[in-house]
Amino acid sequence: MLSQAAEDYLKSIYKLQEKGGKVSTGVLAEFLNVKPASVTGMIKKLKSMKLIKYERYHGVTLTNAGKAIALEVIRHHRLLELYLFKALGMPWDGVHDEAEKLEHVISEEMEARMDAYLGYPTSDPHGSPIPDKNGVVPKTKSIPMTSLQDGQSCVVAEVNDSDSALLRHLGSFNLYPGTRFRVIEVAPFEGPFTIDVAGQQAVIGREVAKHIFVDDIHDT
Amino acid sequence: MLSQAAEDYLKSIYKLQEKGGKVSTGVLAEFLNVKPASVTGMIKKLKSMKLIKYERYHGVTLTNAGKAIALEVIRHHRLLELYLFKALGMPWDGVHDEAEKLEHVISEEMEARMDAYLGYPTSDPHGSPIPDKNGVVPKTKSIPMTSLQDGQSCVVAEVNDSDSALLRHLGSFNLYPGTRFRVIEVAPFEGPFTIDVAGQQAVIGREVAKHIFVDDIHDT
DNA sequence: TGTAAAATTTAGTTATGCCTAAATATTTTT
DNA sequence: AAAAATATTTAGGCATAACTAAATTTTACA
Repeated sequence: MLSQAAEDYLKSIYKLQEKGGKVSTGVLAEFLNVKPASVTGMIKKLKSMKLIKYERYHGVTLTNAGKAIALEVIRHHRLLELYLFKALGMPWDGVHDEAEKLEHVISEEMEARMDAYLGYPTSDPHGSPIPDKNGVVPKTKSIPMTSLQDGQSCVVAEVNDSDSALLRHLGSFNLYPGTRFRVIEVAPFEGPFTIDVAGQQAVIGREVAKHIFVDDIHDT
Repeated sequence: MLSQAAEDYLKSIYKLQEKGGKVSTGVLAEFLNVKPASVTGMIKKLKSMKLIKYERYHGVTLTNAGKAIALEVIRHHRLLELYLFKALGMPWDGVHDEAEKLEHVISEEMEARMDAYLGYPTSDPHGSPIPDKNGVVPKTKSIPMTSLQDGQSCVVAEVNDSDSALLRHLGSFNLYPGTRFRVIEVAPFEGPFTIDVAGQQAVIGREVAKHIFVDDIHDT
């Protein structure tokens, strides 16, 4: 069995690989909150297990075996988030931390039972896609909120799940996946977004908007 | 935060303390499937944390602080067993292993939510008492099945949860906590028990009977 | 193109928690 | 009460996974 630390590395490599090409030692170290020297050590171990491809000074890539494990861990995480949210009524800003610990521990049996209970869902409470049991990730086509223009209307597709304070902030505006809103104004010089959510105005700063992804965009 | 290993030691010391006085290095080692020398090391650590009292060659005792942690872990375990059984429909012979891993990982929030979902239960699927959130253990007054006589009727109160093959065996006779049965005959010379469970006869060997505890005994 | 800056790796350390083998203390037996 | 058997501890090792400090490699720019 793989250690929790190793699983976290694979998961992180997968995520970093998704949203931008090369996964360097330094980027991984920052993402995982460890020192670069520690990353070098784990990288060697994962390479010896043929879970990643790696050349000194040139970053890492997952092998198929490594990707399969990464997706399995991500599947656990997102199923757990949704399960804790729906079955136990945990708040959407609390499920991430709990899932982060449980994801390494649950059996395939428990995974399957949660999946069935939830009706084989395809996204978690933050809108992130849940890989199926064969590691197939549902396709999504959302774009960052930061690329919206004045007058555009859209639906929240996905928000970053790891910052609970941010999630509570969004919750205070009722901005959940599935919520439609309209951009009233984008302030110039990288300014904030003024939006209308169900008749209520809200001001969303750039830094917050970066963590929100939207789809189903219409000009009004 | 305490390590999982340390939590397991405290839990084991509590259990061994319950069912018989002195908890020696060797007994603990056997129970935990580690070597006595390893136990000595952990014992020193737990003593330095004031979770146990200890004198070389004279066994260990939990301090109040240590007992509180042991009961917390046991509470997690038994709540989880019942939750997995009731909410996810896991078989009663499968919940122990899953709970064994999850017990060290769940938050107090999750504990509280499972407790509420289950209606503040006092025993798990194997009949073991669930300590309440203040560490108070519901009193039980069951006796070993091995002390029953011919013709006595009783109700299954508790069975050992850690051997899944044994649990499946008992399940095949419908012997669950709450099930009433009557002793038809106790074979002499430490022989097996022939019992009647809801009109069906079953033969239960001594070794199995040792793991079954009963109450509400009537002579018939 | 050479040098400075940045990134990465190597080397050596620490802590946890297990192990075996050997030494020592305690208990039991004769 | 001494010898034998048993239990426990000490000493030394191993694997994991982090760390710091120093050395090395790559990249960037003047």
